[in-house]
Amino acid sequence: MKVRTRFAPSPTGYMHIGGMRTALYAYLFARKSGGTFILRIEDTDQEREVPGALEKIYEALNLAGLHYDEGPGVGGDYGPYIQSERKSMYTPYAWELVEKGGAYPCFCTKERLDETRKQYETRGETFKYDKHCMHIPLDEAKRRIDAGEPYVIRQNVPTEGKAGFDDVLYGHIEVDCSTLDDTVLLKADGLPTYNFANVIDDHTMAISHVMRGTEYLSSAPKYNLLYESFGWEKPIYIHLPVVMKDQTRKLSKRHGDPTFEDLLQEGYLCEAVINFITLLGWSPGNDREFFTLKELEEVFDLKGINKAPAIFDKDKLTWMNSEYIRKMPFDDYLRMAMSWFEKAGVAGLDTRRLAELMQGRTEVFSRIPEMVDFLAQMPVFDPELYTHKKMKTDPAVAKQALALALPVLEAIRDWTEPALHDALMAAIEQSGMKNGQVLWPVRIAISGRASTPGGAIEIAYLLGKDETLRRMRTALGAL
RNA sequence: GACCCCUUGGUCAAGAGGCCUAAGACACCGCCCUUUCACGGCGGUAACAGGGGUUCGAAUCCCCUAGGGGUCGCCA
Repeated sequence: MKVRTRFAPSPTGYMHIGGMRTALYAYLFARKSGGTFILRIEDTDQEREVPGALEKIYEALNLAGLHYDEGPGVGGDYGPYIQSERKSMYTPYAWELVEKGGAYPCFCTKERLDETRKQYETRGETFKYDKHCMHIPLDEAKRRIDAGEPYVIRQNVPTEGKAGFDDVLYGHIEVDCSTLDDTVLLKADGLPTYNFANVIDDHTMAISHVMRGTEYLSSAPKYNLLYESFGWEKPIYIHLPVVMKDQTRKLSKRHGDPTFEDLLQEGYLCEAVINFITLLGWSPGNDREFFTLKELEEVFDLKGINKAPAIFDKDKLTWMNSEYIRKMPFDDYLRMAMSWFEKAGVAGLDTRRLAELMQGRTEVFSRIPEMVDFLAQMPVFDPELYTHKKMKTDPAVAKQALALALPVLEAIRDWTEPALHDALMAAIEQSGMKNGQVLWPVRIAISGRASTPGGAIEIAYLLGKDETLRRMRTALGAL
């Protein structure tokens, strides 16, 4: 069978993590099977149009490297790939279904439905459309439609019997038809609902494997009823578990959780995010954790997908991101870090050296400024920072240490790390103090931070002679 | 509420009846290395939701309970 998968987002203005993962799995499965990956835009809700939303989808997919074989912009034999541009296709199918008995026109107003829905609710019952309009003779219905009366087309679900479908992950799922509602297929505005457009498009686009979130699991039996009414071959279903924020809530932009774009902006590497998201709910079956997209295209297997929802663990993403940063070519790191150096006001220093010191310590790019801003401006700090048990220092020792180091530094002409190192070490050895007893206080005195991207010598080098001495004198004066 | 689905450490997750006195990773803790912090190395804490079956044997199969999730729109 020729594998054809699709990613069918609706343009909301951003790409959420769960959506990206669905896209990823559909893409990987297609690639692994030598099949075709298709992008289809589901924009049949004209009230929810978001300007620029389409571009966001293209951009995210493109950044992630999920290039689609068919879709908006690239074309294909099954276009158009934007549902609003397929508008005229759905109505004939809807009427075909009416002819075949799988659907019927309905004239009930929204108001009447809302009213009855409310009544059901107060009685504590689940609302189900009462098939009121199903009993209208077809020719009468057509007359009313021709007369301009607004109408929708509803699916005609059997009142008894079972409806079911097969899912690759979840197996056979079956429900009583009596629990199913006659949902709207074609809206009064002439556009199809998701339920209908999906079936029509998946069929007319020859989609072989439908991969989507488990939120569609409970409506899948109705889709199959539709396929049966049409007499069409059903696709293979693969429902994917949702991505959660914690045990009880799913990841959602509305609750402040990051979208794919947010993560990139925060300074997460695209490759790291993709790698991480793939492993969120899928396992290669062994220990391996690092994969490029290309590698995933080779090893991806539906069998590794987990049925339970997965919780998005940002700490682990951060760890993975730092691993990716560590492995990236130095020049790439330097280029990316530069804008953050600028933000921190340290672009005037030896940024190449700074980057060397920082690459192994950067977990997320957005955290760079807080790690280096002390280079631009000496922070005020608690003298207690001078105290370090293992280094055997405290403010009193620090005073001695700074007094020792200051003249040594003042005498250095050639302000390089080796020169700083040699001069300082020689002086320390002569004084009989321990390395840490001098170097720790010096580092604190010129950085004001317990943790810095380098030791005293590196920091002094980066600051330059004048600034280092200025900070040393100020610190000594304060003791 | 009804229907459907899910359930291995805090998190991701291996495990498809004996190889499980249950991998690996993140996080956490300790030690080592080190002029700080990190990196790295070594070690540690920590799980088969509960109860019944089936079986010589169950994390793995069945049932029940509990917990969690999803759906119930002219949204997708």
